[in-house]
Amino acid sequence: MTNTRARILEASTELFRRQGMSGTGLKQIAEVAKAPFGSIYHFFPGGKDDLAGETIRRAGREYRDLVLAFFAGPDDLVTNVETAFAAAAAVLVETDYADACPIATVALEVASTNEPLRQATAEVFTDWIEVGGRHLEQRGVPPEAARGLIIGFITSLEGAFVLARSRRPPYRLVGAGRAVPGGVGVAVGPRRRGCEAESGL
Amino acid sequence: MTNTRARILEASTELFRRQGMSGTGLKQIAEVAKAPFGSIYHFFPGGKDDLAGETIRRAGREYRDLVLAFFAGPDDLVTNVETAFAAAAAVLVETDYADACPIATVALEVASTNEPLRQATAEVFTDWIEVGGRHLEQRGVPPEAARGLIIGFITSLEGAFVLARSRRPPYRLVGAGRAVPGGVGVAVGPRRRGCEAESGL
DNA sequence: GTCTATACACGGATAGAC
DNA sequence: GTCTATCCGTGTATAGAC
Repeated sequence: MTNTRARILEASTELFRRQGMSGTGLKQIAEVAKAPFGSIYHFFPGGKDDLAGETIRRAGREYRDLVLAFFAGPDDLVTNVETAFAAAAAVLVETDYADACPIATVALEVASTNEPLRQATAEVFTDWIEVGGRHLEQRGVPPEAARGLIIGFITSLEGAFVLARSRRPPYRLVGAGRAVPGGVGVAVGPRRRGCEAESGL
Repeated sequence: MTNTRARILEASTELFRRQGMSGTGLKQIAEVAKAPFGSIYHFFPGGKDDLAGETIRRAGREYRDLVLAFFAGPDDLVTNVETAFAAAAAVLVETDYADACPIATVALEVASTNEPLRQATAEVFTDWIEVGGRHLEQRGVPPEAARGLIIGFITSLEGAFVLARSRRPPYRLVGAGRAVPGGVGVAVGPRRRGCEAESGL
C-alpha cells in the first residue's frame, strides 16, 4: 500500500488537470485517492489551498522532467521537439483529450483570484523556462535564443492544448509544433520544410 | 436602463473570463449584473449550463470581431499581427492581467466534464479559424497557408495568455507573436527581423 | 417580467473517537 | 495516523407573491 499522502496528491493532480481546481471537491479527491477525508487535513493542514500549492509544485516538476526528457533525445533538436509534441498528442488521444498540461486549467482559474497559488503556477512556468533554456544551451543554442525558443515551445504547447482539448480530432497538435522547430531551425541550422503533413496526430 | 438579459450576459462573460465557470456562482452573476436572481432563470430556463452556452457563443463572436479587426488594418500583415498581440497585451496590463481570452478558462474546465459546453467552445474556435482564414485569404495568403497561419496565431495567443496571466510582468506577450509574423513573412514576403525587442509589452 | 424566500445538495472545514 | 460525524456557508434550483 503506497503512502496515503502520495495517493492524495496523485488524485488531486489528476482531478485538477481534468476539471480544474474549483470544479473539484475535497471529498471527491478523498474518494479517488481511497483515503479518509480527514487525512487531507492531516497532511495538508492549510486545507484546499495548501493541497493545491503542493499539487501545482509537484505536478510542475514531474511534467517538466517528462517533457524536457525529449530534448535530450538522440536526434537533432528539431526532431526532438517534434517528438515531444507527438508524444503529448498521443497522451491526449489515449486519455480522450483529458490529460494535457497538469497546471494550465488551475493557472487560469487562480490567476486573478488567488495570489499565492498564482505565484505557485508562475514559479512552475519560470522553472520550465530556466531548466529548458539550459537544456537548449547544452545543445549549442546561444543563451538569448535559447530563452526565446523555450518560451515559444511552452507557449505553443499550452495554446495547442487549449485548442486540442476543445476541438479534439479536427485539430492536429503536431501542427502547432511547426512554428517551434522552425525557430529552432533558424537558430541551429537549416530549416526543414514539409514536416507538418505526416504524423497521424 | 439596458436590457436585463444583456447585463446578465455581460456579467457572466466578465466573471467566467476571470474566474472560470465553476468558480463563479449564479448569485455573484446576479449581483454584478444588478439583476434579481430569479431573472437568470427567467431568461435562461436551463440554468447555469444554459447561461454558460450563451455566454460562450456571444463572447466568442465579440472577441473574434475584436481580434480579427486588426487583420484588416492598413499596414502589412506582419505589422497587423504584431499590433493585435500588442493590443491584447495592453488590455491585459490595464486589467491587471485579468482580461485575456474570454472563453479559454471555461474551455479547459468543460473539455472533459460537460460535453454540450465543450462543443460550444469548439464551435467558437472553429469559427475563429474559418473567419480568420478568410481574412488572410483576402490579403493574398493561399488557402492552405492561411489555415495554418490562423491556427498558429490563435495557438500562440492562447498559449501566451496562459503564461502571461500566470507570470505577469516578466513575460513579454509580444514576443509570442514573433513566431506568427515569422510564418506570415514566409508565406507573404520577406521576413522582418529584430521586431521582438521594442514595444514595452 | 420582477423580485423574494426557500428547499436541498454539496462545498470546505473541524472535532473528536479510535 | 485513521476515520466518522457534523457544522455551517454557499451552490443551484424552484415556488410563488407582486
